[in-house]
Amino acid sequence: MFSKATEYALRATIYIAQKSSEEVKLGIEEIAKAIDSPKSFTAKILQSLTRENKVISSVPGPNGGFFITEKAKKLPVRSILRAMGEDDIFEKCVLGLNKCSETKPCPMHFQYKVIKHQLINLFESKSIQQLAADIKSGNKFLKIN
Amino acid sequence: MFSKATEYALRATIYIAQKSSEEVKLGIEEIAKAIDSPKSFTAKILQSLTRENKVISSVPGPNGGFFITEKAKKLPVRSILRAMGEDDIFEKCVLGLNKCSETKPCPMHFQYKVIKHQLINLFESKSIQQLAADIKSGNKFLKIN
DNA sequence: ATATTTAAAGATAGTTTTGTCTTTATTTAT
DNA sequence: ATAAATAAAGACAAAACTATCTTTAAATAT
Repeated sequence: MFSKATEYALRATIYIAQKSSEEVKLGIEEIAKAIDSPKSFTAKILQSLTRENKVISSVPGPNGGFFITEKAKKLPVRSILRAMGEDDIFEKCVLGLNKCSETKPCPMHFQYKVIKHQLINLFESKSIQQLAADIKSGNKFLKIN
Repeated sequence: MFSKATEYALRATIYIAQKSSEEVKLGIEEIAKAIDSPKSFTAKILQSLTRENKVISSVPGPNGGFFITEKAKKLPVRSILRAMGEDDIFEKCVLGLNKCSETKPCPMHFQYKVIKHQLINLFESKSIQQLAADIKSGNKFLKIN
């Protein structure tokens, strides 16, 4: 469904939301290990998430690292997809028509539309914080051995 | 959602189902124009669909081309995805965990599962023939200018 | 101030996906 | 039989995606 980069972005952000705070920041080494992702590649992705979109934050230097603000924790999971430029998955025609529309639909349009809206609703209604809480509770996982 | 190759496979197969028969075969030129896809790339894809899976059929030579049997028209759209090796989309964890399961789930697992089953059901219940009939009826499209 | 720690940035490389072009094989029509 | 038409196969290339490594910049602790 999503690219590797977006999968890592989702897992990393949820992990950061679960473990970090303004006081406790996480290094890229720890994050990559915790979510089982390639370290340098994940670093690149997290850097992009700290840019304009500001889903996560970072500071260099001793005791520095990545963290997420209380405000950002309340953002919907979809905001991660937006920051990764992969939000358009929910807009695209399932048969790849670039002008598929209500008046000129592909043969899957109306049936797929229903499911598409459920997907949008799922990623829009779940917050980063909620998923982080699921991990904290101990019965949901970001990495499985 | 799907790769370009699979999008072309879906559109091409539906077009072939709508226009061809054992008597009337379609050339790759016509098909690529009708679904607005790169000709040679589409040819490769159609060749793969004529292999073991036999979603579509072909014969070379004068008045040759691609066609689909009455039997194959009744296959679910999902069989095209299977033939393209992209059926696993419906199995994969949305966060990319390779061992995500009911007992060790990712934080999106149970909510995503519901939607995943609807997707499977959609592609399993719709037949190639049905989508071809939609195009024939004139209010659904495989290409929009 | 300086050294240390950490993320940021940049260069590079491998792999996959997408796409094109040329040659070959096969079928049919004559 | 031969020629023509068509798909099949193969070689190649461009772009995107995934990944690694090195250097630089920034922040902090001392």
